[in-house]
Formats: sequence, C-alpha cells, structure tokens
Amino acid sequence: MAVRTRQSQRRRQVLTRERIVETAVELLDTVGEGALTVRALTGRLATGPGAIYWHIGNMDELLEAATDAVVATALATQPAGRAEVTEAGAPQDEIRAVALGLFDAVTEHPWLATQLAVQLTRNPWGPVTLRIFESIGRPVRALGVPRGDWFATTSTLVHYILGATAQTSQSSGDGSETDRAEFLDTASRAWQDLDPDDYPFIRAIAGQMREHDDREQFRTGVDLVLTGITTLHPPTASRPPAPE
Amino acid sequence: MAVRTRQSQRRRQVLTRERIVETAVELLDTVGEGALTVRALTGRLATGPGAIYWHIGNMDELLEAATDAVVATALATQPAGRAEVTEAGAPQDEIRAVALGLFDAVTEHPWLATQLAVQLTRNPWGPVTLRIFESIGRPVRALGVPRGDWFATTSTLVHYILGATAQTSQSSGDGSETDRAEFLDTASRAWQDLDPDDYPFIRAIAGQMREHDDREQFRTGVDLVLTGITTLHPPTASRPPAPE
DNA sequence: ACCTGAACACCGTTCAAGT
DNA sequence: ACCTGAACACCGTTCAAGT
Repeated sequence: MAVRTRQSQRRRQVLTRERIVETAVELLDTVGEGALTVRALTGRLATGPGAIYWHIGNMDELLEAATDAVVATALATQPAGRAEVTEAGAPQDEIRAVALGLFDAVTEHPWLATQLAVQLTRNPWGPVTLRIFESIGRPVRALGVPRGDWFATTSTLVHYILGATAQTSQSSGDGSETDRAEFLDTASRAWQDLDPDDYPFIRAIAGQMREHDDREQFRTGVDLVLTGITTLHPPTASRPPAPE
Repeated sequence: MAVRTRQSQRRRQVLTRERIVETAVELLDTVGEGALTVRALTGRLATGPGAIYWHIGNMDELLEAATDAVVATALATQPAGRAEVTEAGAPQDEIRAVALGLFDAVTEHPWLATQLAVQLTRNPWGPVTLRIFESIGRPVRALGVPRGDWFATTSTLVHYILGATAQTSQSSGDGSETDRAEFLDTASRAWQDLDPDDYPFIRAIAGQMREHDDREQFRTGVDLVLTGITTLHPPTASRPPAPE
C-alpha cells in the first residue's frame, strides 16, 4: 500500500516526447501519411490528447520532429559523417553518399518525400534543412570551392537533391516491381496521346520515361551538378592534401 | 417556350469550374494558404457546398487546378513560348527565362511554393509537372543534348528549379525589405550560436547567408547546372543553326 | 509535474430535395 | 443539368479537473 504513490509512475511505460515521435514515425511508415492523427496517437499510446499536448506543441512540431529523426538516422548511416579526407575523389563520393542516403530514406519512408518538401518551404531554415546543408556543405568545402561560393554551391546541390527526392514516384500500390512497371507503362502511353502541338517534347521522351530508373537517374543528376561545380572551380593544388 | 430552357442559365452569374478556380486563386493570394476552405468559397460565390462539388471533384483537384492555372500564366508570360531558335546562346536564355518566370511567380504567390512541391510529390506526372517539363525540355533539346539524355537532363534542371523555388523564403511578415533583413539577421545570428562540433559548416557560412539575395543565388544555381550540361555535352556543330 | 477526457470550433464531403 | 443546405464523420486543440 505504501508503494502506491512512489510507484505511480511505473504505469505501463512513461510517456515521453521521444516515445511520441517514435510512434508517429511508426504510424507514418505502416498506415501512411494522413493516418497520423492525434486520435491515432492516443490510441497507440493509451492516453488522451492532453497528454500528447503536454509533450509537443502541435501537430506541425511533431511532423518536424519525426522528419528530423528519420533524416538524422539516414545521414548518420553514411560511411563516415565527419571522416578526414584521404584521397582526392573523396569529397565527391561523400556528396554522392549523402544524396543517395536521403534518396533511399525516401524510398523506405514514402511520407518523407512530402515532409522534406513541406519542411523546406514552410520552415526553410529549420533543423531538417540545416542538417542536410551541413552534410552537403562539408564535402563542398573539401572540394576546394572558394569560400565565397560555399553557400551558393551547397544550396544548388541541396535544392537539386530535395527536388529530385520529392518526385521519387510512389506509384500508389505497394511498391512492387510489377506495380511500378504498370505505372510507367500507363504514364508513357498517356504521354504519347498528348496533343503534338502542346507537348512535343513530352511525347518525344515517353519512351525514355518508361525505361528509366529513378535511382540511376538521380545519380546522373548529382553527377551533372558535380560536373558543373568542378568545371567552375577546377581543383587547383591550393588545399593542404597536395604534397606528393 | 423554346427560350425558357436556354435562358435558365442567366442567374446572377453562372457558376463554372473556371470561376471557382479563379476565386480559389484570389483567396490564396489575399488571405493565404489555409484560408482556402469550401466554406470560404461558398461565401464568396454565394452558394452552397453542393454547388462547388458539382463542378470539382474535391479539394485536392481544386488546388491542382489553381496551381496549374497560375503556372500556365507564368510560363506563357515568357518571351516566346515556342519561338524559333535564332542565335547560339538562345536555348540557355530560354531556360533562364522559364526558371525565373517560375521563381517570380512563387514570389508573387507565396502559396505556390508549397503547392509546387506538393504537386511534384503527390502527383509526380500531373498537369503542373508536365507543363514545366515541356517548357524546360524544349530548350534542352535545342541545346544539342543527345536524344538519349533528354529526359535525365531535363529532370535535373526541373528538380533543381523546383527545389530552389520551394525554399524561397516567405519570411512570415508582409514581405517588406526590412522584414527580410530582420529575418536574415536573426537567422544568421542563430547560426553563429550553433554547436561548433555539430555545425561547423553552417557557422562558417552564416555571414554569406545574411548577405545573400535569393533571386541572384537562384540564377547562379541555374547557370551552374547549365555549365554541367554544356560540359558533358559540348555544343558540336551537329545541329542546323551552325553556318557562318 | 504530468495526465485525463469532455468539449469546442472547425474541417471536407455527401445527399435527399428542389428547380 | 445544376444548385440548395442540412447533416455526417471527422479533424486539431483547449482546459478544468484530477493525481
């Protein structure tokens, strides 16, 4: 009987902000975007709305926290977050790795595509964007880009990456191979039926569209931007790792 | 008797899909995103929800139509939608013009930033995306990019453009100069206070961030991608406009 | 300090009924 | 064919009350 008061917090499990964010990610992953409601949350966590709002300010804040959590893990999974540059081609590889890390995260968590875009527009310099800028900016610096161009160059890369991941097609279905093939086939056919006067270009690329691989095309895009960077800023031997 | 049925449509003004879309754009422009509700619409149009739903399928469809309408005008305002290529540098200029046209449209209609991003993710090959691809794809073709690379090259440009316009800062206030300066100042200061171990790069560019001009940086970004394209596909004299 | 749960003010959407 | 307007099923968020 004396135990009662002290132990009152043992409950089934303490409700923390972290646990709420975790559950939010779970809901988004399993039931999908739009299934993340305060009521769904209270159901899974066996509490009331008041409990949720004690830990988080509002729904937008929760969405941001969920996005940031997933992005953080995606970027941490990268080969080496803060590794020293050892060989000449390393910065490019690091940029490719970060980019693909984000791309794959979007594939794993389809809701992330929308959320990354929403964060970028509604919260341009929030934690999510900042984290991504930092991850891309470091290798950009290591690339030998002059200091005055760090910001613009990094922005270009980040904007491309986020634009591209935003479109990564979530072809309605369960994401199977056949689903995707069917989707591309229907789209490609629709493109060929467009008005030749209004959409000559789209009609012309309908074939390429059916054959294309999103991830491969994304790599190509990253490399295209990298080519632009190294063309504008040829790696002169002006940086430390230049002896020998 | 014969006239009656004909004239029945005079009412105070006929409710059409177009008029609904126009009103939606007005609401978005004046009161802002999130003020576009079916009830606000019925108020302005002096009808009931049923009337709205007779003309449009649902809210998402209306948002898409509103976005498409604004994008269409923005792209039509371009110097010459389907002009012949007369001089060598023209395709690049056309790409810059389309890009800036979209950028300026986002500045004029802040809600467009979110909607472009949302359309790209939720409706990757809907009318909005298609229109933008067509506008960028034509000059890409004129640039002399080999046929097999049309799709990937155009995608890269479009993804950069949409990623960049997505972030175009809508600094909460009314968009005045002082508002913006204040916003950049606060952000810049916040960046300098970040943990040096976690965010060395962000801290290093805090200064550039305060000074930067969104539109100018956007131009730089477009040119960077263009440099990548022309480096990978040097304009050989393989296309018609090559004499002299 | 942390949680409960009823209540509030709002949504988008439907649908029988009218003209 | 086109429109009315009440009604439905849902939201996010608040807040007095409990422990």
